[in-house]
Amino acid sequence: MKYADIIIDISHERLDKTFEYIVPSELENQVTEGVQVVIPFGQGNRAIKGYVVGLHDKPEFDVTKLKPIARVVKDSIAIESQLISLAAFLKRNYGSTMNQALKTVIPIKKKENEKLKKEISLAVSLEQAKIELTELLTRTNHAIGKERLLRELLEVDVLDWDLATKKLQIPTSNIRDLEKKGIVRIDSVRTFRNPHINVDDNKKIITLNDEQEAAAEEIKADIDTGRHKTYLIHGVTGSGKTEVYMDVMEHVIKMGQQVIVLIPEIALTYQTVMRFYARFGDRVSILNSRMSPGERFDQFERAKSGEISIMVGPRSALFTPFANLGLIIIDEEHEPSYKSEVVPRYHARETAIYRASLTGATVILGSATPSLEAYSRAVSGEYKLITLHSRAMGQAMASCEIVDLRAELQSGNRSMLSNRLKELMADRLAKKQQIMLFLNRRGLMGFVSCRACGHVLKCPHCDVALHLHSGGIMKCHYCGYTARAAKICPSCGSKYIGSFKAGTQRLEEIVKETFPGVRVLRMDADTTSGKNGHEEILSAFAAHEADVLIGTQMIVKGHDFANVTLVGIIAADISLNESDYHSGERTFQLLTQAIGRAGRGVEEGIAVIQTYQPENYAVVSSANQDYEGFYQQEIAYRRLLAYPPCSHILGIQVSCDRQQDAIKQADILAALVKKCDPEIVIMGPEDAYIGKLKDVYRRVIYLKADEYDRLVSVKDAIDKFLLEQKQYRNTTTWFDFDPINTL
DNA sequence: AGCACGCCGACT
DNA sequence: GTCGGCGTGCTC
Repeated sequence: MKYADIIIDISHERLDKTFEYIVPSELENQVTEGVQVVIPFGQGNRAIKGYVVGLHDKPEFDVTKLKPIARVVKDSIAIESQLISLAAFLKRNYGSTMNQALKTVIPIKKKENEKLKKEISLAVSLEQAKIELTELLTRTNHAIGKERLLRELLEVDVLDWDLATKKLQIPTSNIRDLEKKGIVRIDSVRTFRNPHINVDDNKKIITLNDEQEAAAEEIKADIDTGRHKTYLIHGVTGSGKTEVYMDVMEHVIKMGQQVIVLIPEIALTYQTVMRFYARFGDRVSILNSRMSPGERFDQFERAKSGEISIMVGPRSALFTPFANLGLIIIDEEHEPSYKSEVVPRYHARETAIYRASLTGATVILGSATPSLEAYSRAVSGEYKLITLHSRAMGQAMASCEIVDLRAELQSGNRSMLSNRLKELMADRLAKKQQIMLFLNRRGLMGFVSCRACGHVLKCPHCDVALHLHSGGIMKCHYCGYTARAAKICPSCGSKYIGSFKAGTQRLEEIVKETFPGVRVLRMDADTTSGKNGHEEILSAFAAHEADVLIGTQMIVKGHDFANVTLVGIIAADISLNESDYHSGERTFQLLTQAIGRAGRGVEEGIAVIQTYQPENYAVVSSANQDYEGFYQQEIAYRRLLAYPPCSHILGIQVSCDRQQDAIKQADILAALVKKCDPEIVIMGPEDAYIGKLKDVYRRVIYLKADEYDRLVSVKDAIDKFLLEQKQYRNTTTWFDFDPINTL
C-alpha cells in the first residue's frame, strides 16, 4: 500500500500542511510526485484538488482516518520535484502558504485553456452558395439561422466559430446541418500565438572584443571544469553584455542543456527579443505578461518536450520546466521588477541562484549599475565579478555637465530648462541631431487639489488622491471609484480647484514655446495607452520623425538611438528626495542609464544634469561614470544605518476592515516579536504608506536584523501564533522580506 | 475555505 | 415546542 502527502488547493494558513491519503492500487502507476489529484476533503467529503508532494509506504497519520485519492486530474502537468523544492524555498524564505508557492511555480492551472479555435468557411463555390441561399428563402419554413450564416459567409471567407454562435446567434445545430450537407466546412485551427518571426538566414557573425572574449572564456572555462558559480558582469552602458551572454549560451546549448534569460518586463521589446531570435532561431521562446494562461502553457509544454532550449521572459520565466537547465541569465539585475509584488514576494535573483544550485547550473547577473546587494556579494567573493570597462564599439562615453539650479534661480531663470541646456538644444537642433529630455517623476501628478487652501480631494474608500480624467471625471487609481469633478473646493468653497499637469506635459509645452516648430514626442502614461504605444513612439523617434523625445523612466531603457547626442535630465533631485533608503541607488541608476543614452552613434554625446543638489554623491558619481565611487559611499551609508544589504528588513502588514482591530493586532504582533527575539529592531507599528485601501485599513511593522534567518524565525513564530490565536481572526497578515517599495 | 455541530432567540 | 442565527472547531 502506498500513501501520498498532498497539499490541498485552498490558500489558508490553517490548511497549509500536507494531508495524507491512500493511493488506490488502480491509481498507483499514475500517482507520482507533482501530479494534481482530486481528493475527498472534510466531513462533507467535498472534492478538492491537491498536489502530490511526497509518496511513502508507511502511513504516518492515524490509518483509520485515511481516505483514498479519488482520481488524478486529467491532463494535469506533473511538476517535477525540482519545482516543488523551489516552491518550498519560496514558502520558507518569503512567507506564503505552500499552495501559493506551488501556484507561483506552476502558473498554469488546467489544460482546458489550450482550446482549439474553430472556423467556418464555405465548402462550395460562391455561386453555389448563392443558389443555396435563394433556395432557403423560397422554403416556407424560414431557416433564419442558416440564412444569416450563409449571408455572412458570402461576405467574409472565414468566420470564427465563437463569433458565429455568440455574436450572430446562429444555433450550432444549423451550422452542423450545413456541414452535413457539404455546404460549409468547419476547421479546427491550433492557435499557436508564439510570435513567429521570419529571421534572415544570414546570421550576423559577431566578433567579441578582447574584453568580452575574456569574460565569456572565463565563464565557459568554469563551466567546463564543473565549477558552477554566480557571476556578476558589471559593464558600462553599451559595453555589449548581451554578446557575452549569447556566447556562453551557445556553449551551454551545445552541451545539450537549456537556458533561461530573464529580462525586466519593461525591456521586453521587439528589439531585444529579435536579437535572441536572430542568433538562436526557433530554439527560442518568449514569455510575456500579456500572454493568456493557455499561451503560457503552450510555451512551457514546448520547453518540457525539448522543442526549445531558451526561454526569454520576465521574472516568471524562472519557473520554466526545463529538464536539463544549465544557465540562468538575469539582465539588468538591479531592476526592481525582479521582486514580486504579490505573495510570495520573492526576488528573482535569490530564487534563480537557489534553482541553479539544485541542478548545478550557472547564474550570470548583468548590469551597468549593479544593485548594492549584488555588488557587495561580488566584493565579498560570493559572486565572481567580471568588469567590462569600455563600450563594445569603442565609442566614448558621453561627457556630462551638472547645472546648479539654485544658481540658475538666482540669475532669474525660473524655467524648467536651464540656460546651458537651452543653448545645447539649440545647437543640436541646428545640426539636425536628436535630443532626449528625461523627467523622473513621482506618482503624484494629475491629482485634484484646491489652490486656495491646499485641500486635496481624496477617495472615500482609499487613502489616496483622486486623479482627473477626461470628461470631467475624477477617478481613484486604486479602487476605480469615480465622481464628477468638483467645481468648488469642498473644504473652503473656493473655485480655484483643479489638477496639476503632468510634469512631462508641462515640459512639452515649454519646449514648444522655446523652440517654435520643433517636433516633440512625449512618452508617458497618457500617450502610451495603446497596445503598442511604447513601440510606436520609440520607432517614430528612431526614424527621426521628431527632434525631441520627452519622457520618464521608460525612455531610458532598451532602445539605442544613434542620432541622439544630447540627453537632458530636468530634475535629478526628484528621485533623490524619496523617503526610502533606495533613493540614492535609484537616482544613480536612473542618471547613469540616462547618460548612457547619449552618443550611441558616431557623434560624441553630452548629458546635462539639472539639480538643486550638485554636490550629492549619487549625482556626482553618475556624472563621472564612477560606479565604484558611488558604491563605496552608498555602502558606508547602508552600513551606518543598518540597511540592506548590510542587514535585512522584514515588512509585516496587518490589514482589516475594522481600523481598531488592525491597530490592536499590529500591536500584539509587535509585542510578540519583542518577546521572541529582543535583539531585533522594531519600527512601528504605523499606518501603511496607503493607510486605507478599498475600505480596508492597513498597519505595518518593520523589523531589522543582521541575519536573514533570524527574520525567517520570527516569521515562523508569528505564523504559529496566528494559527493558535482565537481573537482578531478578521485580520490578515502578510510578509515582505527586504521590501523594495514602501508598504 | 467550507462545512457540521452546537447552543440561544422569535415563530407556526 | 421547533427553525435558524452564526460562534467554534476540524479537515488526512
